[in-house]
Amino acid sequence: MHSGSDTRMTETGLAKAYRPADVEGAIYERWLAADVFAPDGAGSRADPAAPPFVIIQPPPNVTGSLHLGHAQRTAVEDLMVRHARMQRRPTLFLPGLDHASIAAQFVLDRIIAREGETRASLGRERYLERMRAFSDSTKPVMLGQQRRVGASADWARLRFTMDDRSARAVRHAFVTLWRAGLAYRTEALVNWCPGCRTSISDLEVIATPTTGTLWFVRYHLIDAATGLPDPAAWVTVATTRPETILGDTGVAVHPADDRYAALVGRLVRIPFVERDVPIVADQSVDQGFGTGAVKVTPAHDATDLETGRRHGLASIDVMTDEGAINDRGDGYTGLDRFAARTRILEDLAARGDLEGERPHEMVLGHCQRSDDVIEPRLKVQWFVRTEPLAARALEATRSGRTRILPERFEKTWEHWLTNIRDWNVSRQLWWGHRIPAWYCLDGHITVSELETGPPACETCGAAASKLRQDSDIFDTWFSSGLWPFSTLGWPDETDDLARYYPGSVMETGYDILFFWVARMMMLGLALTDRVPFETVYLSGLIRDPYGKKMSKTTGNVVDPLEIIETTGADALRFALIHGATPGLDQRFGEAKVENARNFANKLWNATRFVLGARPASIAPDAAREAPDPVRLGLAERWMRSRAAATVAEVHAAMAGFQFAEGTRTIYDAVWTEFCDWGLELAKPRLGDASLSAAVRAATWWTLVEVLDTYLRLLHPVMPFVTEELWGSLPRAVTDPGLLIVADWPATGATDAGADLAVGAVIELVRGIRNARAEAGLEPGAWLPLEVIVPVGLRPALDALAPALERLARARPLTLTAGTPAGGRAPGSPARPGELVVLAGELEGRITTAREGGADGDRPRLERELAEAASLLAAARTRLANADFVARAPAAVVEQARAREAELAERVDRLEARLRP
RNA sequence: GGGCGGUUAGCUCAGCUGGUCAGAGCGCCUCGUUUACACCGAGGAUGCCGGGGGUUCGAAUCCCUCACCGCCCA
Repeated sequence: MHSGSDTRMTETGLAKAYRPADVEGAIYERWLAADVFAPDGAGSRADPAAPPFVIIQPPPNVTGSLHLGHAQRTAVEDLMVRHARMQRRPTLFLPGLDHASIAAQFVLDRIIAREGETRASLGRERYLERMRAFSDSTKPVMLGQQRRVGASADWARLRFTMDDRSARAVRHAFVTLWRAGLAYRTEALVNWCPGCRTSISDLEVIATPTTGTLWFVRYHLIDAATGLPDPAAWVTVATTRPETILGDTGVAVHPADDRYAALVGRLVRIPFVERDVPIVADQSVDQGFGTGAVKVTPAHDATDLETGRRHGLASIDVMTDEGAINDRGDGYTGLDRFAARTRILEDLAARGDLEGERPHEMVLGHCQRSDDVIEPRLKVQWFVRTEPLAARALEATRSGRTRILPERFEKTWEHWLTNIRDWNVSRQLWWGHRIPAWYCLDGHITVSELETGPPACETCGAAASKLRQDSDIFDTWFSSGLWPFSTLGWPDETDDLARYYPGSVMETGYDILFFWVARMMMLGLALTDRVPFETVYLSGLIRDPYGKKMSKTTGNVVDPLEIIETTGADALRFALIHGATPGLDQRFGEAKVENARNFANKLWNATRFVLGARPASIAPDAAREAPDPVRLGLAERWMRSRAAATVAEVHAAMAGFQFAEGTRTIYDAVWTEFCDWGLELAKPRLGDASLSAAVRAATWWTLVEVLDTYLRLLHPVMPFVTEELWGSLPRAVTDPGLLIVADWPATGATDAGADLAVGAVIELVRGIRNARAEAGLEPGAWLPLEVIVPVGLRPALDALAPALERLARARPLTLTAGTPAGGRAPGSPARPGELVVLAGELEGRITTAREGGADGDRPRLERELAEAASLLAAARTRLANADFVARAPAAVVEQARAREAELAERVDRLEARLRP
């Protein structure tokens, strides 16, 4: 790989093979030095009158290094950004990092655990110090990774969700919501994760279908006379969580349930805690569940809380934050919830009150982060009222002010936002924005925007010194929800906010549509009264070659840097973009990157050839010239025509967010058209001394122009190699010094005449190569070729003869008029040893040296005849259908007729040729 | 239980608003060192486009239905 021949510079100044590692770093430095990333940078060529293009980058978590998914996001975002920049729109790509409170604490907890420390042993201040040090150590790593991928972000505007300006935005947002009645503090059941020791939002609870156990427990009825439990009379309740018995404050039955009608109003005694609680009748009870009588634990179950409230039952929390039984659980205090469950079951059995058990299918909530079983617990916490916010978010997408791509996600969006519940934003964590709410001794709430807190209680005027700030922090997604505008200076009316808000595109994974996109939309509308972005573009996830999700525990995570170092950032970007279908996951493997690397190398070598083929009449440092139109040959016209068509297709693809499709279009144009045919057609002209210097110059300038166009088109996908190569091409005086700020190609006209003529020659060459290969002729041998040409194509064939000669290895080459008047008629009998090739309107005759060569050619021609005949039959059947002719569009029928004629002629000629 | 997606060549996948759409990459077979590239070039093979119905002059493409795989929400 690092052999001498690879690194040897040729006269063109380019090495024989592209070595990304040699150029990527330097190119990135040049971009930085030129100050072209920022919309208002010194090197920007943005047109101030053009509409700005803005992507606020989804901030990756500071928890560690970036993975392939991040690389893909960055690649797609950067693609859009570079495209817009080349269109001279003021383009802002604002980078950032997220503090990710729960994820970060999860990671840090494990790190300090190895040192024998815990959150508690360090304490809040020292723990936060550790966290700041930790994030300070990961930040540069992550930013470095983004640069290596080639992100053309405005680093001067880099933001962190925990920086001072974000903190201020968070406080202002919360005060605003509070004043508007959109934030409130209340006691409610929250999802409690004993492992993380915090509440989490509904979204962070993973519902897992589980086979649990339903236990049947006897609660003895209280004898009204004695006030004591009756050993012989009981109600049997069914439960999947026996440990919550300790918190039971009632038993509920359905009002229409005859079995229990007589018992309603009676008391039962809860075992162990020896509490007497009433039997109540409640509509919510499912008579078919268990025995039809259910225990009511308002502090640990959502349904029970409602039931309890309706009947005035007490709520007794029997658990600690760590998930153990607290001091309300007589005799079980200190036991972990699962240990307590076992003990309670044993004890129930011992006292004869465990009636039975059976397997039970149920859905259990697990913590997304720690996988612990979630415990519903009654807590006083802050909530955001989502209903009015969701309504506005829905209106925004319904009216099209923001559109979601792919469109089908709007359905999921609708469903979630219409069934949304209030958002619990309190987290009992340390790393994050502390809730700016203060409480006086009387329990009055004062919410303040001031960093130092309110001067006094808003309600009773209690002095600041008597106020206590809420110890909780906000859910990370609360600060993330402000990201589209907090990054631009909000709540201040900054120039950036005025100019770059709302953003153009929010690119992110479909997996955080609710977590993040919905929150940004809700908060954006509530706080800025505008949608935060025009388009939501949802990417799929990157999976391993076997379709598995990449994760550290599975060990199938790929470090983007590894790929960049071995095959280059461009190859990585190309592979990621080329393989991405919006909203669909993609499997990612080495083969894809290799193909992309090969493509970069192809581009490199094509450029190397072009540079090396510069005619002597053009000085090495000559300024760029447009090819002289009057000296263009068909090959040149064809290349320009194909480039124009490619530009149009890529424009369309970009407009429709079809980045993979656009990338494939360029790939084919460069490799299959420009390299395989364009350069080959140009070679004989460049080296033909009989042509004038002006003609050869026109050919060369054409190559430069077309290559230039393709480099521009490809730049958003493969920024490094295109920048490097573009810099080696002669530059027009109007061009900037760097491709990154050069103009995006404009559409041009295609050239039907050139397309037809060159297309015909290509088809003929292919046919000849095929025939030669099938006949087993030596590939390198020069053989005489006669081409029978219809009058219309004659000038084109005359012009392309040198190329045809070279590509078909034909010598001598003679052109014969395709009419009986001159030369041989098409389809006339072959001479001995002749191979006949039919290609559209052209017919080639290859003279082979061997005896009986014509017979050897028979099987191929017979196969071709059979094929053509069958296609012809199909075409005729179609045209014979009166309905088709009557109802299909005229153009389609016309096309079908032309095809029929073409096939008929081909069949005639093949038959004539085969006739003995 | 509700919703969404996938099912196209051996593998990974394109195919956007129905009419040369049956494609690409990798892999495979046969050749090849013609002055850009072996990270290459030339040629080749392989597909009841998941099954079944329907709409239409015409369906891989639209509708219904079934099957299997996956995701999301309850």
